[in-house]
Amino acid sequence: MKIYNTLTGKKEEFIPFSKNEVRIYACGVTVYDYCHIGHARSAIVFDVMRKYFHYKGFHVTYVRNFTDIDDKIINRAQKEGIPWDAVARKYTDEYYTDMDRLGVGRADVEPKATEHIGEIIAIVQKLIEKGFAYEADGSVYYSVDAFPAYGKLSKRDTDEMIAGARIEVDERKRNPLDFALWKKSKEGEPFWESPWGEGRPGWHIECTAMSMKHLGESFDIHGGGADLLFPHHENEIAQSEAASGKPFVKYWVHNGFITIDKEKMSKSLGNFFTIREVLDRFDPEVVRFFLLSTHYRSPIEFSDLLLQEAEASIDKYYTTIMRIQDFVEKKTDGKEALSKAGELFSALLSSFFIGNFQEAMDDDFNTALAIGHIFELVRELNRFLDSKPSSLKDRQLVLAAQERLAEAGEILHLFGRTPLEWYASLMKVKSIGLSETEIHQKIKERQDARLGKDWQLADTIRRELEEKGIILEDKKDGTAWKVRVG
RNA sequence: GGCGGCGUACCCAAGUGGCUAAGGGAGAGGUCUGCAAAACCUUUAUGCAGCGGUUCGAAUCCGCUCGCCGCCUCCA
Repeated sequence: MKIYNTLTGKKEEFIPFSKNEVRIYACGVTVYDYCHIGHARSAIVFDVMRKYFHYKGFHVTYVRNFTDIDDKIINRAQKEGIPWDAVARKYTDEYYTDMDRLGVGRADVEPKATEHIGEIIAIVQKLIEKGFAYEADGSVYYSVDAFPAYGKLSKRDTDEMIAGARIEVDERKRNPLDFALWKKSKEGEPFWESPWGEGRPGWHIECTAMSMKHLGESFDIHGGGADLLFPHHENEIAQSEAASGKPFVKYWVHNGFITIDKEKMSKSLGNFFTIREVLDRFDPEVVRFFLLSTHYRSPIEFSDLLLQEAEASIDKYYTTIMRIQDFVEKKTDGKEALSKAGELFSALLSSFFIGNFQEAMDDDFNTALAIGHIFELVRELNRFLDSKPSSLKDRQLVLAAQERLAEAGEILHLFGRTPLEWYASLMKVKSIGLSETEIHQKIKERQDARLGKDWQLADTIRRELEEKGIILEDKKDGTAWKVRVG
């Protein structure tokens, strides 16, 4: 497998610290508000990575944290007039609600900053002892000058950064780039006792403390959004390697942003959509598919049009699954041999999964290409079904193809439902003003008209349904319905 | 200003040295159908922002130019 490593700027062969085992830490969220679609991207990308490692036979330990104490949480609490920890609890719950809907699995360990205060204090002390940190007026700062490699991840030169001005002036810092490991608490703020008085942890130190505790001093993969690269991950390296004297992380992995009108989606610009807002209008699988249909490092432009295209793609998939179901219900002609078309398709199928899907995923988790291969197989499968296969072997072949598709879908956590479930969900999302019973009633009426060759009435009924978002498909042995997409 | 990235058809998007430049959406024509829908077939980039260069050979490497974006402050 190859993974792009931000640290080296290259795609590298993945070689874990210990064989067949991969330890991953992904930066989660600060729980002070609802998650937006950018959080969803990050969560889904790492969810797929961990699933794929698992599929490849690795023993995976996946850690994803919650930052549950921070300035933004305190501010939010003041604004809402509730305790800070109630804010953290509330938005942690909401995080799970959103992520569950998107099919993002739980991490193996989901540590919280406030549950690791003891570990954090111990590391800060160690950093002071080793001369990498200093106390000033009840706070503790990391001394960037003490760590010569500072800037190696974000490829920055400390002198240039200082010249770059936009750094807040703080008299207590020895170097403007120094950052807080421990912050003295102000009146009325939450605090924990420490050797330096009452205070709370700085932002970066929690990830050092929690990753070390749950994954060890050195581990394989550390990930997060590209905006965490600096200063967060740079600071984590400085803290962790200074404290342990060992390399911190082997592969740094960063996902790209979601943009709106080409601009990064962000809270401060106000150009963001929360996950729940999007899920009011689109099925969760559509969102997941959309986010995986571009490579994880590239930016994704977010728009309704693109979401609709994703919806159409998924619909194409489930339409094919319906065809398979229809086909399997039919009796075979009892013949053993594979048809001519079956032989061709069989050859394609045997090379599909190993040859294509895995190859795509092995290459830096190229889900976009992997999905492309899925649709190649879908087309070939449809073509085979068009050839009217009928033997026992043909039928087995179709079922084998369906299994392959399901296996690929499982890794991406897509295509896991039945067509009926898909359409039921679409009916909700699109607020179709008809029940299934009503639809069946209309189909029955139309069927009667068709038997009497009353094409006008039949077409009127079909048009009525279509206006309400239901499309009909006449087949030899009945009429199927589906929800119009796009 | 420093660092990094991007620019592939009407739209989205893979491909980063060598077969006919994946896949999805949209459009056009066709097969099928009572008509549709779905599916399939054909079709829409002799060319991958532009200009030079390296090479037997480049969308893919190098240089320059243009355009867009990100990070350098909290941020997935």
